[in-house]
Parts: sequence; structure tokens; C-alpha cells
Amino acid sequence: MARFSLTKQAKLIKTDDFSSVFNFRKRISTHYLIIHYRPGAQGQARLGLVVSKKTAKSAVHRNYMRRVLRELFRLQQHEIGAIDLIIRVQKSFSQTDFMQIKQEFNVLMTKLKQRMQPLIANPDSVSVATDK
RNA sequence: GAAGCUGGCUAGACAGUCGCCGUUCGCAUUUAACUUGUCAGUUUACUGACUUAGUUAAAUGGCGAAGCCCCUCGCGGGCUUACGCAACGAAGGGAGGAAAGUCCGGGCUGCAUAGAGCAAGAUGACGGCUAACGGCCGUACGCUGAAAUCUUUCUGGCGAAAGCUGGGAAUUAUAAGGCGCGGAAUAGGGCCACAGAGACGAGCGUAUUAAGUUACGGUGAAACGCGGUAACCUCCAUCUGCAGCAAUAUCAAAUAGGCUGGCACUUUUAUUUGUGUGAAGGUACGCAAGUAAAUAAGGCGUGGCUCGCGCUGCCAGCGGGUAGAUAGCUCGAGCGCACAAGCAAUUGUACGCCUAGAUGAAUGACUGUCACCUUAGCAAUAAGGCUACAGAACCCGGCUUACCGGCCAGCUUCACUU
RNA sequence: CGGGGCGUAGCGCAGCCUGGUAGCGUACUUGUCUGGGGGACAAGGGGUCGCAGGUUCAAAUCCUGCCGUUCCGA
Repeated sequence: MARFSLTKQAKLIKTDDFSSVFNFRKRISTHYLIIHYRPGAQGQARLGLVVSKKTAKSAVHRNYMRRVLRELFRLQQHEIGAIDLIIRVQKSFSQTDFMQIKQEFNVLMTKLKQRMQPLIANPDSVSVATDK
């Protein structure tokens, strides 16, 4: 039975984790969001969020966007697989745009699955990719 | 009742689903004993069985760490730990009045320090409060402060008149309240545009007088006067050591470098030191050690092997210390209430309470109902907003700035009624 | 957390320290030179000096508090 809890194991915590994902240089972008991804070795999807001060000046507004994205990730984390993700907010959104954000997130997840399919099929290529 | 103003409190509510972060407790499973309950036997007491709940004791159990023991020495096995972590369950807690700006003041920590002074900076009516302040309270002063009131005046209506009433304008003093307050100008220096005869030294012009004796002089903010300006320099009084929780303390990986010890250390050249040959000094030669450069060998990697290519002294320990972890980290000039002192700020006493501690950063997301607001509508209701300003980062006292509303209390003026 | 700079015409900047007139370049408008354009020359318009309060006879300038923007250090 899949649980929906979001623990510390499902987060990117250290600076090395973040920079390794960014250095992998793979990303998918939509109108509001940009996703950087990298196949991870933890056997679990892990999430990092970046909401810069440039997108929204109010801290309350930035916290809202962070929480919504965290919630969406929490509900789908078991369907994603062992991937490290960093979600970046490109354009600010508010509570009226919630349904649109949800759709965009789903689109991003399906795209991500399609791209990760060959990597998961033969794990040797994953190891080669991570070495480089 | 109307108008103006001040202070305090609050910061949508409830329910459902899925979650996040601390704190405390229980850990999960098995066994035994006791208490309670039921049933059976039965001498109002005892025995046996069962189940649920609670308490106590023991054992077993996930990962890691430390210690001990055994051994066939290996990434072995076993035991212990009021050691940690993970996982599970329960209880209880979880953003603000400004958490914001970072403008002042203090605690705390480190460094420095007998004490004092210089420099630099800040403050400046008087008195008080305070841990302290540039803050607060009281008093005095200045500026301001009403469509209300007083006074004057113009005008319209009613009326025989007295008078009543509506509108406009001007003026004066103000209420509650708001804002401000910068000590010293014979201690000294600087500056005072334009205008004006003259701008800080006094002199000049006219009139006058025994006499620089007296009076006046269009301008200008200030004019014939030893003025104004210290939010110009300065002087006086008071205060301030410097830095900031990324402070600071403890533990501590990898890599590079440092120190120590052991092993390895070929040859040549240069140089330094010691020593021998030499009667002595110098020179020369030999030996030993150190340093530098080059080279060979060795080692490692590439590889089935050789050649080749690339890198390079090897091993162990120590100390500093980075990433990281832990502490600092929330019980404090704390909050509530009552009484007392005081005009007040505030202080004292008694009682009660514990109220966020995150660190790539939690305190939430969604749905429904009600409340609130806006629009439409006589209303019922419908649609929309799902609401203001805004998110703790070591902690307090203030100040400033932002802000949709709601509730309560008080003050002043005026009008009406009793 | 600590420290500094900037805000003046549509744009880029002087003036501020040492208070009395707000200016330079460019852009804009008009005119002249040219057959026309470009260019040159001449004239002109355009400023809450970021906002608010204060000191002063007088504030872009001095003082205080805000707002915006930008940079630096730990």
C-alpha cells in the first residue's frame, strides 16, 4: 500500500545534491514551471524546490507556491521512480491558477516518464551517464 | 442625537480528506504474577477456567555506534549499553500586530582591558520612569486644530411690529486632540545673495549740540544695536571599547598541504657543513651528511602478456581545520489576574500558567457549509471575491512604515428633552 | 547580519561639500542654408530636483523619517 507521506528521504538537502542535478543539464519547461531531473541512486524520487525572489517579492506568495508544488509531488511521488527533481518556478501564480498548475504538473510528469523509459530499461547506461 | 478625536481588544468560524515540524509517553511480540469482570465447583472462604483493560517483571526483535568476549582471523559470531536513528501508536502544541524596515537601546558570546586621556560618533526645555534608549509619562512653551459656538456684515421668506427662520461672506479666540522642541552668540573663527549710500568694523548723509551730543535715513529677513545664523565649524554637559548567533564552544569525513617516526633512497653535477691527508693558513683531493637539478630503478594505472604511454617516494601516527553534525535555541527585564503606591509612565506583593524552535528552511493544500464584502434586485435570491497588510530565523524594550473590517471604553464642543 | 552609493527635462549626466540664477549633451518643435534628404546653424518648449516634515529671511543643496534601485563583505 502506497503511503503519501513526505519525509526527509524524499527531499534534496545538501548543496551537492542540487548541483549534481543542475550539472546533469536535462530539463523540461512549460509556461509556469521548469523541471531539472537526473536519475538518482536512492531508489526513491527526491524533490528540490527553487522559488526565487525575482518571481514574487512577497514571502507569503512564495510560500504558497512552494507548498502547492510540494503537495502535488507528495501525491505522485511513488509513480515517478528513482529520479531527483528540481522544480523551478518561472512565473508567479496564485490560487485562481490552481487547476492550470495541476494540469501542467501532470503533463510534465508524463513527459518525464517518456524520457526516463530507456534509462530505466537498461541500468548500465544510467551508470555510464552518472559517471560522466 | 450630531460632529471631531483618543485608547484598548480582535485579526473569519466549523467540518471532512490527505499531509509537515518539535515535545512527552508508549515502544511491537511472548510469558508470568496481581487487580477487576464472568462462569463452574462449593464449608459466608477458597480453587479452577476464560476474556477484556490496567500495573509490574523477564525474554525476543530493524539499522548504526561504543565497549567486552570467542575464533577456523573474515566486510566472522555472540553479549551489553536510563547510546543514537528509522518505523508504529497516543496525547498535547505549532507565525504577527506589525513577524516587515533594520532606525535606536539592552541582554548574550568572543577579543581586548589596572586606570585615565585623545580622536570619532550620538544626544541636548524642566522633572520623572526604565536594564537602557534618540523611547515613554507629566509640566511649561511654539505652531496647528470644527461644516460647531461667539462677533460683524450682505441677502431671501413670514409678520402690522417686536421678532422668527433659511442662505452666503468675513473675522477673532479657542476645545478634545495632533506636530514640534537642538544647551551656549562678550571663548573664538566663518557666512549674511539681490536690493540698499552703508551688511557687521563702524563709518556716511541731513538736522542739531559746548561735545561722536541727540534724532532721522525710501531698501531689506535683519539698519545705525557690540543683530541673525551653532540641523556652518566650534564650546559646554552627558553617553558610547570593537565585533556580531554566519558570534562562540565541542565532535569531525574526503582531498591538498604541515609536523613526527619507520621503510626505501641508483648515478652525475653544483653548493654548504663536518672530518682526514697536509708543519700552519689558503688551495687541492678523499670520505660522510644535508639541499637543489637531471637521470635510472621501483610502485600505481592502462592490459591476458610484452613494448609503449601517463602519474608518483611508500606506510603509520599527530595537530590545525573544511564539508557535515551537536550545543548556543528558547523559562524570559515572560504572560494573565487581583490588590497596593503614583496624576501618569511605571513599580511592589500574592496566586495561577508554560505559550513555535525550523535550518535547500515546518506551521499547509483541497473540498463543503455558514458568516463578511461587492454588483444586480423592492425583496427572496443570484453571480463574484474566497478577501487587508503580511511569514519567525538568538532573544527582549521601543520607533517608523503597511493595513480590509468588527467590537468596547473614554474625552471635547454643540443641539434637544427632563 | 553588517556597510556603502544613486534618485535632477523623454534618455545619459553636472550643480549639493561651501544654501540665494537649475544647467550640459542628446532627443522634440520652429526657422534658415540645400532642388530634396542627411547634416550644420539659430531660436524655443519641456523640471512636484524620489516623497513627507523641519531648520533658515531663503532648501535641489542642511537635518530627520520613509520609498525605490544598485553594489560590497561575513
